[in-house]
Amino acid sequence: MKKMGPVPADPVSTDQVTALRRFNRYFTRRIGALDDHYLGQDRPLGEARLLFEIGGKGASLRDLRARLGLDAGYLSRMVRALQTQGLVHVSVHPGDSRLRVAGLTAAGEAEIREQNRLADALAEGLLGGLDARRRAELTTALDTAHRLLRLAAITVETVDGASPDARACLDAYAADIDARFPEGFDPATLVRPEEVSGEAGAFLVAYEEGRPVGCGALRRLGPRAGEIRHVWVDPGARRLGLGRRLLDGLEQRAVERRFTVVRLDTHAVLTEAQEMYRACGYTEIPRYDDNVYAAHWFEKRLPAAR
Amino acid sequence: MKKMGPVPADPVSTDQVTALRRFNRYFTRRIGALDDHYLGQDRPLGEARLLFEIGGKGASLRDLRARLGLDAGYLSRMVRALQTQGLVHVSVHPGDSRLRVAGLTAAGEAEIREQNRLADALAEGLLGGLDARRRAELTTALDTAHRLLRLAAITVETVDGASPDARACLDAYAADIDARFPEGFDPATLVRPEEVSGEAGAFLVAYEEGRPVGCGALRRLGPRAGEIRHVWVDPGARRLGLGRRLLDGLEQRAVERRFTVVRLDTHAVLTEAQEMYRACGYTEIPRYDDNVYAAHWFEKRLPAAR
DNA sequence: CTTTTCCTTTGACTAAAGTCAAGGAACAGC
DNA sequence: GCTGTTCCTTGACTTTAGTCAAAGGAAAAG
Repeated sequence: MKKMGPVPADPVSTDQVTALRRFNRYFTRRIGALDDHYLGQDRPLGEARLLFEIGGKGASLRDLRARLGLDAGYLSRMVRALQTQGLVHVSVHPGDSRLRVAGLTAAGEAEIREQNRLADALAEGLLGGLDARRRAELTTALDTAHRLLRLAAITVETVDGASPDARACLDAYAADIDARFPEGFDPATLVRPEEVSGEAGAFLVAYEEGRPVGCGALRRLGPRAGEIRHVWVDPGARRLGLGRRLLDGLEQRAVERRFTVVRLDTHAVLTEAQEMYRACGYTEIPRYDDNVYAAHWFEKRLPAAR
Repeated sequence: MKKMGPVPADPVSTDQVTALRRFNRYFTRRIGALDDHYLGQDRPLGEARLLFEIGGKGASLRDLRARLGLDAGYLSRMVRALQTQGLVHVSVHPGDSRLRVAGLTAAGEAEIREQNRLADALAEGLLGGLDARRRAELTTALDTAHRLLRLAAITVETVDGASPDARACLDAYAADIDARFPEGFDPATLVRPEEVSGEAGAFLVAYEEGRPVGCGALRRLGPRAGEIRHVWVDPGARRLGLGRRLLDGLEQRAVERRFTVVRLDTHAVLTEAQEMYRACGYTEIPRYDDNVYAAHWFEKRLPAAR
């Protein structure tokens, strides 16, 4: 086999940087500004944002502080202001009486509805300037941009298999497939943390704005063989190409461990996953394990470590 | 000929509104915020924006006030602040000594350069999260969105042919084609205002954010025939589909005047224009006028007024 | 049953952003 | 040359946004 050349350089072209900045400038000035100014109405922006963030479901002050990045004192006062305006009500958290939960009153909900109506009208007016074909084109372009910007912001990191983020992902994964497998899923068959740490394997978590939204595990099957397991992507982060990123990351970790091959299995119902594996260079092989949930087995030969 | 049905309704779907709002929310939060916060550095945002707006070419305080929408007093003080920091210099306008013109000092320019460097680095970091293929896809999507958002914001209005905006467009048009025609162009052959007003004809100007960026004239050729002339789009607003919008608008005005046909001519070098006319349903006809600049003549039959 | 940590409130600030009105200099139209 | 308008500056505010530290009640850790 021919030795591969160095990985081709992948520099960001200045044209692309310019395009992003140009768009950014235009968009924030024309659209963002509109939104904020018109929507704020006669309410200070901070309050409007807070009201919006509390939203229909309500939220604890602690969450609001984290989400909006506000100072505790500042938030406390703003909530009080909204409260005296009759827009929110505040109560003690049932489980932990240190926390306070804010929720919208009827008046607060009416205000949110009105804000939404205004924003919709604004967006509609903007879109109304285009004919149906162009409008569809714009919508597609915005969706594509949204998807790719999100993907660009997601980072994949190696974490300890016992870390809370890893466990959270595995729990979500287990719940997810328990719902999808006709026979359910027994969480006891998940990898153990020691299987995916150090030289034995690896555990990857994908983070979007600090929140774990995907994971994947690599464990040793033999001296030169690894197994990829539990590749999972949060429903809210699907169709971004994240599964592929996780798979790539796991293969890279496998190469680092001098594995020459990685295998994996999938359940019969996970057809999209099977398609992804095929598209990523995996070929179907005979059963190699006794996983009761598996119906298809794949493997991929890996290049040697550089 | 079969009578045409009513123009199909062209409502904006809620999905499209949602997509725009979703993108807007995501983008302003993730990208816009980044930009502003990081770029402001240790300088208040107002000052940073002002510095940027003054830019390389400098600007009068009056312009700055209009562009940034600031109070006169507020601006005056901010400029003074930048001046004492050695970032801008202020001088009296040569033509009108009521006006003051602000320009960047060397230090001011250095700061702008640094801001640009930071913004570029930020954009580059963001794009770096994607592979080359996806990056190209994102760039295309952003360009498309930018183009369509601009187009959506452009309004086409009927104005008096003698108005300053109309004259400005015609002057720009004349200068434009004077440069493109090998034999030059004599502005005396432009339409006269009385030819394009009232029942005789119409003059349309396209506005982008208040600035005229395109025009088109319709004048009467005979009892049932009109002529379209001077369809022009500012170089900065080309490739948006604006020419077509102007043409549509002029045809609509022609229908309102019960013209059954519109004609137009074009110069040999204006090949894109010829293509547009063909694409819009115009067919080439023999010479119908004695315009010395014309090499191709077109016409289009119009539907009856509703 | 302490000690520590967490969550919120309150008081006391500051900086930024913006508003309003008075007034002076310069210009434009008559 | 007079009058009204435009452009800028200045003084005197207000609101918004945010910071910091002290303190108290509640939960978690030891």
